[in-house]
This record gives sequence, C-alpha cells and structure tokens, in this order.
Amino acid sequence: MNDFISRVEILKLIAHPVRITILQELSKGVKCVSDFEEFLEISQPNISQHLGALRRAGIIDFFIDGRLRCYFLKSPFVVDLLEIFSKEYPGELPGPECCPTTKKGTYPGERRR
Amino acid sequence: MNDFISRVEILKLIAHPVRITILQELSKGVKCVSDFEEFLEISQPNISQHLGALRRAGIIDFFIDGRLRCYFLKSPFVVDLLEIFSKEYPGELPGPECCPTTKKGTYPGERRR
DNA sequence: TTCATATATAATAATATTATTATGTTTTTA
DNA sequence: TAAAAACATAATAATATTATTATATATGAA
Repeated sequence: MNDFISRVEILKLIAHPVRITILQELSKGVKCVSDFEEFLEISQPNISQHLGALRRAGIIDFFIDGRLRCYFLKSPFVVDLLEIFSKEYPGELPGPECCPTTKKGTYPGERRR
Repeated sequence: MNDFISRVEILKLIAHPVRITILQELSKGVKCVSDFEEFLEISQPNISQHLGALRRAGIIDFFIDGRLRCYFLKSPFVVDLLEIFSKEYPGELPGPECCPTTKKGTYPGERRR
C-alpha cells in the first residue's frame, strides 16, 4: 500500500520531459552534470534540481570525481520503464464485449445497481 | 519528437494513485462508473474527471449501455506499464566503474571540459 | 592564496493539478 | 410525464510543480 504510493511517486518523477531524457542518457552509462548541460537546453541550476529530485527518490546516485559529479542509474524498475516508453505500439487493444444492461457479452465482477 | 511528448503526457496521466487504480481495474475487464464509486473513496464527479482525462488522452474509451457508461482499456502501452508497475524489483543495479578525472573505469561518450 | 570551474541550494513567481461544490444531461422507471 | 438514477461539466479554491534568479560550496589550477 505504501509501496503503491512510492511507485506512483517514482512514476510522477519520471513523467517529465527533461527527467526522462536524463534517465534515457543514464541508461547508456555514467554521465556528469556538465555533460547534460551540453544537450539539455535548460539552465544548470534546473538540471541540478532535476538530478536532485531523482536522487532523493533513490532512482539515481553519483560518484564524486574531483569537481565532477558523475551520475548513474540505480533503479531496475526505471530500466524496464524506459524500454516500454520507447517501444512502438501499433494499434489498440480489441474492444471488449459488453454490457450489463443489454446483456451483450459478459461483465466481469459483480454489479448490483 | 512529438511522439516523445505525448508519451510523457500519458505517463503524467498514469502517475496518479486514483488513475492508476482505475487502469488496474480496467485491465481486468470493462467497468462502469458506479462500479468505481464502490471502491474508490472519492466523489462521483472526481471519478468522472479522472475518467474524462484518461479518455481524452486516448487511453480508455466507453460503451454507452442504457444509462451506464462502461469503460475499457484501449492502450497496449498501458498494459505493459501496469505490469512492470506491480512487479517486484529486488536490489539495485550494479554501480558502474567511474570516472573521467580519476580515470577509473571507462566513461561513455565524449568529455571536453 | 586567489581565481575559475563544477555543481548545489534557496527563494520566488508563474503555471498546472487536484478535489470540491454546484449544476446539467440523458435515460429509465413509476 | 415526473422523478430518480447514472453520469458529465463548469467554476473555483487549495496545493503542487516548474523554471528562474541569485547565491553558496567545494575542488583544482595558477
């Protein structure tokens, strides 16, 4: 139940264009903050804030290397998520038979009202 | 590129405790609004709003059945996402070797600064 | 030491999300 | 045909997210 909430929180964090780009990069390997500055078109403090948020959530972490901070992915959940995020899904699910009133098809579970 | 953004928008929508619960239910089969009222502890208008948002995003759709509206899942992406959302991930990814300054390990890509 | 580099933190204003309350629409039933 | 059931929509206040600006810290170089 609390696990549910924390997963939702992680999803919420990932659901941002900049942060998902950061995570996609990190899934390829370690990367330092100044690397991100080169291709993310946002300010350095903003990058830091996004990295900080991801870190506080336990999704990423970093090594200190001189004056660099080299970030890396920690979460296997995020790896899986990134994979389906970039996957193509042609078409939609087949619509189910319905409905409880017209008695077309079957209706899952109970219905009282 | 626009595909990227719309995927992020979908993620954003899913990243909400009520909406993900709705989607989890719908992944089991069709369900009408009053069914949701029985186990979601929020108001009917609020349920409608969440359903409306999911529908406008093309994630779900409904049949009209008398005065019922029976919602169902349309998005195969969401099916995959729900699966990994509930999956257990024991442990973390192994930390990579680092770093560019200390020359420990290898560093992916280019670094100038 | 002093300066520049690499990064983080804090404060804040703009914007977006959320739940609530009130009301509207459509369909069935009495 | 009037009422109720099932659901949607609109307006709004509370809250959360976001990017910006300014400033701080820590490390290495000169």
